[in-house]
Amino acid sequence: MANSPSGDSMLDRLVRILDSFDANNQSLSVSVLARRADIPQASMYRLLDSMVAHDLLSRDASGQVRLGLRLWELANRSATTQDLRTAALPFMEDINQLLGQNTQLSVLHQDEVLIIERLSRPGSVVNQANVAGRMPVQRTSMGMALLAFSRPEIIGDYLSRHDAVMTASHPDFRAKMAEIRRTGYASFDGFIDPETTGVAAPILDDAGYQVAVISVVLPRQTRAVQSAGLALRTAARGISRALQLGGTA
Amino acid sequence: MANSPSGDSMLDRLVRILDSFDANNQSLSVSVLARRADIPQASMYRLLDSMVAHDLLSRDASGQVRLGLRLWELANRSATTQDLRTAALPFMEDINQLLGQNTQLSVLHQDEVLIIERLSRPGSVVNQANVAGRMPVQRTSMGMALLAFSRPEIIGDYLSRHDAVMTASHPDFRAKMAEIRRTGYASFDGFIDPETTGVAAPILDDAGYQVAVISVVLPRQTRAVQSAGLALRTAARGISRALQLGGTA
DNA sequence: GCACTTTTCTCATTCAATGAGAAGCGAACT
DNA sequence: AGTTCGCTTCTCATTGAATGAGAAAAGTGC
Repeated sequence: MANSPSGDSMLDRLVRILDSFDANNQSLSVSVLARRADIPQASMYRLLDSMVAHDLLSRDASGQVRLGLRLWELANRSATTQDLRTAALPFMEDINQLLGQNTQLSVLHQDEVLIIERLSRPGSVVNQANVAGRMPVQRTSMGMALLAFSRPEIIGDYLSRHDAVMTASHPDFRAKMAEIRRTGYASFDGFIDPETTGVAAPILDDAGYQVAVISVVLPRQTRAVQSAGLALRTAARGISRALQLGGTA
Repeated sequence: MANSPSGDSMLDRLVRILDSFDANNQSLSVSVLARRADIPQASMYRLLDSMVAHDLLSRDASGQVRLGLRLWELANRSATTQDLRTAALPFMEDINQLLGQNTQLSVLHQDEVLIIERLSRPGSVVNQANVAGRMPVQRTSMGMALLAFSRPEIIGDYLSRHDAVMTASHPDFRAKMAEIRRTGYASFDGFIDPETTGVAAPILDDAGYQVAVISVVLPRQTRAVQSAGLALRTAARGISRALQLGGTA
């Protein structure tokens, strides 16, 4: 970066700025944003002005900064996630209605679970998934299902980076993977919340590997889990077909 | 831009690259992208590499470029649209089920209708709205409802830029605006498709101005329009309440 | 092998972008 | 009114991230 000791590129800075916002920090003051993004104040104001001019960020009357609608538009207009969401939404609605619980659609992204869509349900159990939020692979049923139905190279790569944490959570990791593949879904108790059980089934491509998972979080009950697993697998097949991937779970 | 005759900033270029993708061009070759974004080939490759490194773009084995998941994540994680979607989704589902037609959630953005969400319905009438797509204000019921319930300054600003096209579509513009405000919804025949009727009702803030509209596209029938209008207004009130805006349509 | 496209690299050049610090502004307090 | 503080804008000398033409390398199809 010209005349800057930091060596940042413009792109580095831009990403850091966008990364400064999250579900708990939807709007930020300029000084907080500068601090979070590690950008000197004077530079921050300048960069902010040009980002606002492009509507990548917006600023309200009180000076608070938020993401701009144009950014949202550009990022969603041709997003791969859009095709996935469009195909999955009707099935998710079915699950949402039939099981009466929050329903998620997730993918494996940069070694974490990325929530693509979430249908909420009044009265359902507590669920900490947020759209565009991340959760750990080894501590969610979604994550374990995503991993179990991934290509061997992907599993290998993931483990090369996360073997210790995975083994700490799952000393019987290999057996667990095999069981998930056998039953066709993943189900774990008390991961995120001790009173809940997550159930997740993979949406498969025509080679039998996952492209996403559909999941619910249930009150902790043994009997409902198997029927939820079956319903999720059924929905997953429908989604797969709608995506024209020819997957068979 | 250093050593470039174009005078572009990095940000200009970045936005042009993202703007090169749309619903009909979800993936592009590098040379097509360079052409659409008006960036010299050598620069395009370099910029692409750094955008891929940040996962703002991704590249498949055949060299095709798409938007990256990280971009989607950053843009959606704290988006204002997310709150709106979350509040509106249950009501949209109700409308979707009860009226049996595609349902949209839209906002007024840069003098156009921006579709925030769309629930589809098998067997429903043709509908050209895409999520994160744009449609013209003067040729959609959504647009007319958005305008009718906007603050006077916004209406004035819009007209200062679009008076001719609005008058061409609606010689009786003022009367139309008054009628939409009186009935509480907008309904127009044959705008996008001669065989359909759009019906749109505003989601209002506590000052009585729109923050979004919820709409459906119906087969062309006079009787269904009034009941659809009422259902949409009912849904809109629920959404407004869920957003805690205290709106009363 | 040849022709064409795609991709990577070189290199002299450059200007968009930098940040410290000053100046301006507004709000809150005494 | 004066002072303090935080926010915002401006100045200015500086600079290195970024440039693109064109060459070279690599890949693809006939």
